[in-house]
Amino acid sequence: MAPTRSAPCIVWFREDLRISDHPALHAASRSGAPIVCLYILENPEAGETGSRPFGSASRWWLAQSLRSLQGRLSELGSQLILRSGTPARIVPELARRIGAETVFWNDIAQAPALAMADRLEEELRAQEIVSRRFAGDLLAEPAALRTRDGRGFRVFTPFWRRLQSDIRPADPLPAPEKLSAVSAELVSDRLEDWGLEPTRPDWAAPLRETWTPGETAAQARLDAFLEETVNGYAGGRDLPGHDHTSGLSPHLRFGEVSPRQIWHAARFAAAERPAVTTGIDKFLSELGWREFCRHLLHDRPDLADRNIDSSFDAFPWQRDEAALQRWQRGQTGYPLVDAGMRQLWYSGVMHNRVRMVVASFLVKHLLIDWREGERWFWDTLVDADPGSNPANWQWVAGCGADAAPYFRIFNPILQGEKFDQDGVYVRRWVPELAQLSPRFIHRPWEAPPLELRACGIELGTTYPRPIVDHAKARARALQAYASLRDRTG
DNA sequence: TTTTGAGTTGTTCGA
DNA sequence: GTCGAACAACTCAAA
Repeated sequence: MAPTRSAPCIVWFREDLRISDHPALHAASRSGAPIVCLYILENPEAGETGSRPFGSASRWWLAQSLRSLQGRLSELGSQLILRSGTPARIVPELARRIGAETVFWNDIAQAPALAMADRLEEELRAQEIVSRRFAGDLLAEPAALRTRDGRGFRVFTPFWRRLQSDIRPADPLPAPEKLSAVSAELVSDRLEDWGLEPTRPDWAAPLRETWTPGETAAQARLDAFLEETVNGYAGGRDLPGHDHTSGLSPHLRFGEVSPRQIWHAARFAAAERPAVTTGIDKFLSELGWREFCRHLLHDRPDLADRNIDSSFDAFPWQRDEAALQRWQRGQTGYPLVDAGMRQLWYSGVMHNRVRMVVASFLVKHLLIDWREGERWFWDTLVDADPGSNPANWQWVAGCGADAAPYFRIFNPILQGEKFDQDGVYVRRWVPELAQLSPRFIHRPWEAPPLELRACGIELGTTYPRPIVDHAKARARALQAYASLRDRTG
């Protein structure tokens, strides 16, 4: 089709803050029309939103990512217009003002986001503006991956096997080389005015130290992972004290890299270096889990609120603000748990293995409702994902899809000794215990008084005694879960 | 339709 | 110290 330079178009950016493998941007740029790039911050107070409002850590990331996208777009000769409010109002209004004939965007495969997009499309149609919608936040559309009886999968393994055998994710699209901008001067909000970043106190300093948001950094991280880190992935990914994970999750969360870019890059790496296949497969199955959780969310928009297994509606959760707060602040007296919670608070992320341990601890040792933990993670994780976060919390609690058996109660001491043998991880995040010998690093309350004193530790003062006794808490949890079974027959 | 085999990540206890 | 069994039954997915 010959490029027509007549009417401009709009590309609405959402959770796809990149320019490569961006189907909407790609199509818009091929149309030859001048492009206005738009990002809309939804305002939860303004009523219904298409997606769950970002937590604090995610808001920080979003600001950096938008800044990075602004840079990328201006290199291409374009710019990013920022607006806040309701997309179904803002997009048509802007389209009218600039005389746009087409609006492009990538859909988000979640019920509220799709509903929001449908409404927008309707509004646009009333103005005789064309909507062009694309898929791209998943490897496979939920509708394309159903069981024989047309339901969504509830068990991971068959889901993943099917996806791998039946679905061939499309090849990633190249980034446009140049974008023709609209000549009109357009009003944009100022990113700083959105208040996405903390000021007083500025708790984001450690985040800045830890992370570089944006598409360029995401690509670099993916490349570095596939070239180097993946070698030790299969064995090392479970060791929180060592750097054997990809660190891609927040980049993926904001669409700075797409799942199919990851998929194809990983496949390519495995083909080139067969020795690394095991690590790649393991890594890809993590991408599979993200996919699985998103599909689950697509089918159950209330995933973060309602037990998938409704018999858990009767679970005897305890309300204990003080205990919840000690868990949040990393003051439970269990070193691995505290290390994880402090890593989260400090860096906006937590090693995957430790996430399971702290989640199990909150739900089973403290008997606190998984939703409390889910909300805390949502607020503090830079990679908080609307699918993975609630789905995994439900999985740990035992009320989720393909859930862990009720008797699987992580022992935070054994988990520490098994996966953080020398205590590297604990020492890094719980510095007041740093001097303890490996023998007691995961059970400081058993250390001889002499050693404690030599290490400058006074239990109950410089570091808390255990908030609960493991054996007692375990017995209590088993009892609570048994009560649930008795009740439901 | 009924049957069959399997299901991310663990812990404890007793031989 | 090591090892296998028990910890429940249920639902899912496919043949």
